[in-house]
Amino acid sequence: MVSAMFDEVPSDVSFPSLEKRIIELWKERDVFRRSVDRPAPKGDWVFFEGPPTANGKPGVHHVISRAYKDLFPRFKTMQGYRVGRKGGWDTHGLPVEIAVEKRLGFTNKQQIEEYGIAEFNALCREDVWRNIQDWNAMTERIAFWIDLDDPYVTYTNEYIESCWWVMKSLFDRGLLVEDYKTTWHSPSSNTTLASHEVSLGYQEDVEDPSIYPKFPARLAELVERGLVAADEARPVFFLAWTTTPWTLAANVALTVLGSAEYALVEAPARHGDASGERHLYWVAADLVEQVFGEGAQVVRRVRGDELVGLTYEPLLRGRVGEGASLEGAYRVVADGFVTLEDGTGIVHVAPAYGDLDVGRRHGLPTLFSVDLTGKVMPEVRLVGAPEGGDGPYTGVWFKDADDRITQDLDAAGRMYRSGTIRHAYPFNWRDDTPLMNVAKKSWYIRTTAVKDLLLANNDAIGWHPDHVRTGRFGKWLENNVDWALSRERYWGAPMPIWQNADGSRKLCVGSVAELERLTGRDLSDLDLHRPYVDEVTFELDGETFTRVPYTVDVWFESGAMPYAQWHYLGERSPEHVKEQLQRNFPADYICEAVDQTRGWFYSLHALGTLLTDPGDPETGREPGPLAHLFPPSSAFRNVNVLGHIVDENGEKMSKSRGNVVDPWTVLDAQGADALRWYLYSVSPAGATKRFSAGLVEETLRDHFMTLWNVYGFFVLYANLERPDLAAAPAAAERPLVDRWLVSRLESLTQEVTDALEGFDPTAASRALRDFVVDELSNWYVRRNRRRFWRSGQGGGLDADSLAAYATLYEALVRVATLMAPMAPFTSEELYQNLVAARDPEAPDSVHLAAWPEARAELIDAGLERDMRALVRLVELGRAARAASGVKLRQPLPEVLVRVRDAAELAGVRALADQLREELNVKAVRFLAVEDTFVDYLVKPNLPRLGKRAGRLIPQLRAALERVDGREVAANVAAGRPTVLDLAGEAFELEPEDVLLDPKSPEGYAAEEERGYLVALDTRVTDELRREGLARDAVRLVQNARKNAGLEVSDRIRLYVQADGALAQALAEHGETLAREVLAVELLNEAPPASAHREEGEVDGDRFAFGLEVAARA
RNA sequence: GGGCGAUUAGCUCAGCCGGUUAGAGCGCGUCGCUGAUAACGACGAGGUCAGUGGUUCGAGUCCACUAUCGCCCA
Repeated sequence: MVSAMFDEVPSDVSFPSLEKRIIELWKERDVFRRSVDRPAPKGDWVFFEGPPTANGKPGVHHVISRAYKDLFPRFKTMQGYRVGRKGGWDTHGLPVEIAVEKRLGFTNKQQIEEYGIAEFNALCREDVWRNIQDWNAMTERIAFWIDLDDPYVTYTNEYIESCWWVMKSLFDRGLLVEDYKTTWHSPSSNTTLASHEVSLGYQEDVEDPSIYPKFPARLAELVERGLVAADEARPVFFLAWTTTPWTLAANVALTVLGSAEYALVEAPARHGDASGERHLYWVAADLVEQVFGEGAQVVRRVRGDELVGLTYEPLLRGRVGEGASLEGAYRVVADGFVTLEDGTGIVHVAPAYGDLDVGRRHGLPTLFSVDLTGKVMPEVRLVGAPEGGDGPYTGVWFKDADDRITQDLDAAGRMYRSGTIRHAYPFNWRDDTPLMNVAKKSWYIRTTAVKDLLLANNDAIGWHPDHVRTGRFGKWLENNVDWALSRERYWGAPMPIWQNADGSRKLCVGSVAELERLTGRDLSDLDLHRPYVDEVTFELDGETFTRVPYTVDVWFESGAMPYAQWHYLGERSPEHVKEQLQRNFPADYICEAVDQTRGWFYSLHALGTLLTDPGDPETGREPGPLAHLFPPSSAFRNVNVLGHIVDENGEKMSKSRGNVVDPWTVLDAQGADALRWYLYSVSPAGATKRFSAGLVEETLRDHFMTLWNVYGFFVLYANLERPDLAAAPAAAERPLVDRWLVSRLESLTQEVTDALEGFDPTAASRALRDFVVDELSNWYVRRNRRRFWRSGQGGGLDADSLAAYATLYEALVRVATLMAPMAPFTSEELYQNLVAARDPEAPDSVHLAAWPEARAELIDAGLERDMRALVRLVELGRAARAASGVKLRQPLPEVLVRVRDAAELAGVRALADQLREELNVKAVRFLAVEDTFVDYLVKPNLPRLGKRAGRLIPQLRAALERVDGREVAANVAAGRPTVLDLAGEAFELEPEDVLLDPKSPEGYAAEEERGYLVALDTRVTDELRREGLARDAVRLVQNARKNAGLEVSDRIRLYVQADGALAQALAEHGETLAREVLAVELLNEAPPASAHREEGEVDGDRFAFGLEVAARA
């Protein structure tokens, strides 16, 4: 026996073990490296790896981004691009520090400093690799091809040095500056908290003071402006509202809403005290009742604008900031941030504690009342209290000061009312102490200076989904504020800024070499982290320069990866580094989850924009250091923004909930391809995904097993028949049904290519699935399986069979190739067996194969449309068949078919054999449109008529219900208009204006839908009945073959004994029976004892038979 | 509190420029078919298209508001 054409395909495949075999194959053949190193006719296609941190365990949410990150580089590689895939690891940052702090039991920064920054950072350096083995194993197992042998690592000196270069380039252009910044500060640990730490610590229903302090206005000013009468004797106050009495000593202004109406109100000196003295108050008119209750008397109303510039007496003294004065303090300003929802419409402003921007906008000085450890400063005391010595609140915890200040103001007659309020307020998530909103010195990147450029570059990015461009990301850019860069932390890239003792001179260092020049020291062994870098000082002009104590925002580090991954240091970089950057900027593709919008997406975008900034002569802004190399650009051209993965109940996966899905449970059971495919196809990239292992299993069975079975079917019969595929007719010469599949294959190729070009794996994978399951397996193979089984006649296969083999072979190879970027394992398995093992010229991996181009000349849209119509008719026919109660094995004389138009009629007529066989009928009769055999329901073609008929539609519908369907059908067939009477007016209907739904004719088993009709003639003649009986016999013998354990190719000797009509049927159809069951001999006698024997009944007649193997192939 | 996105069958999802009877797969029930298939086919049960209001001859689709969920920002 000659060797088989293909390796046998086991039906009980285990995908996980198949995948492990393929991983070994790739390793042996070094496929990944070769796919990157081979010549790339289309040039570079650039992918950036967004670096993960390896200190946590990888979860299924990491699998999805890596599945996407793997897909497009593979796709583009097949298309002929070179796609370098440098890996990367994010190693710095607060999550790492927190993990180490937890391990050491630390709750504040002092403990770290006491422990030693060097020792602490050493632990951080180790901690970031804690789960690196898991990451590497997962990465390999899901076939994420990325170079992990030479990744960029953000903690290396080289990487940090490149970050320095970026910062210096910004500093030199005046875009890296120091300024105050409002931060959430934890006084208990004397630290600024990161925003996500703040959100961790928000508590609902916190009870805080709610007080209404009275700021005395100056009567003379009011009189001068005509706001109160000249003879007014009652004192006038601005009534403010606050929940933080401790900030009152830092008050420098009161703010009104210029456009709102304010009222001067006469009310008691103290809320609820009707008997006492009455005072005058300014408050927003809308809030009068809310503040004073019933009975307040409005004396006059003015616009907020009219109060601007008035001054008042402060209530408490605070500390004046360094080098500042009180000039410009204690006046009324107008600002848009004021709301009239609560309070008094007059907002007390303390720039040092949350109102920094307001203070800036109005040129207000800054006062302080509480230090960074939460203690009240000694300067704080009531206005008018005795001077000298420390104030009465000195050293008091700021929250404890609230009550005392409130009481003292009350006693001083400066309080209208006081109470408490419940609201949300942030606390330190570690020790539950309250946070303070404090202005601190901080370094900023002045991104607002290039805001227009940020927006313009954003417009050029291909966002997927698209709405992120104008939505989440676009809105973020429109509201852009300067990027606060500095952090008071330890494990991060240090800011390379050195300053003299009083901070009047600052220097930004752009490289180690530069620092060596400044210090005159050899720093080649210096670890650029704290604390070592902090110890580097130098003298300049007789002054000592020391480094500022900050590290940088880790987003800056990851945003700098396009440059830092190559250790780029500007023009003085070595040539090969410059070339790397030149070839690898900007990225053609990146992919991360949606939470990166303000994270990595922004930092990449902002730095790319700043560095390629062409400059602005008008403002004197100099060009960025890369402007001479690249046009203005973001650092990336296309991005998939992924939705988050939630658990089966729609809840966020988190360690604390214990609902994190371990990817290995799925990888070990269903395999990586099924998991990847599920992630691509379950919902569009941007949608939130509910993860369900059950659905991965469904993906496996539905798509992969079906494909596997088609593949197995092909290999099984090809090995038996050994078709000479090269001798098959050209595609255009094959039978219609083959040309249909070829056409579909080419359309599919176009569809998948378009979807992937549009970064839409969901559409691509769904199109492939539908093709494989619906068209290839459940239509083409099922309809054509007999064409694969022709032997027994000796000699080679006829052209028809060869055409079928070639068509199915091409389909399998094409599907495997198209699936390769998405299901790299299964496609490789098919490719190895179907192509690589047979053809020594072919690439030895599907991932080295060329991406197929759709051959447009083989696409026959008309044929595809006709086949769709035919399938629709088959479905209707099957329904009619089931409704008729006549089983499918029983042939019926005729089916009547009515389609929608002449073109469809011609097309479907050519495919009528398929219909005849599927429905097991002897003849197909097509009804013409004008055929009077059926009556029609007439419906309006609304997309056409809607515009013309408008509000006449309801009448039109009613008229059409009454009309004679046959008559309209006759008009339509003749191309004549039909005239309707609509409330006395004639309305003319063109043939295209109506839709004809055929009604079921009497006496037929019929199904009709949207213009299609299939009606079965169910009269069974004796002759047909005998044919049906013979088919029953065939089925029983086939079952017996299976029961006897025969091979599909075994020839048998068949002994049959039957009674009645069955006997006659077997006599008539003996040849058919023998052919169908591969009987070389059919004997009407009792089987020998050695034969496999069975006995049954067919429609009441006895059927006994036996079979034995006559020949085995 | 603000922004962005989502909400269609028990589950996962389609549904175009507004148009005729809102679909698919899985699951469930009944029946059928089967020498490629771990399948396949037909039928059935299952829908207030989140809710309210509006525009329109006509709204799952467009507009406004509300609710719930997710993410981001406060």
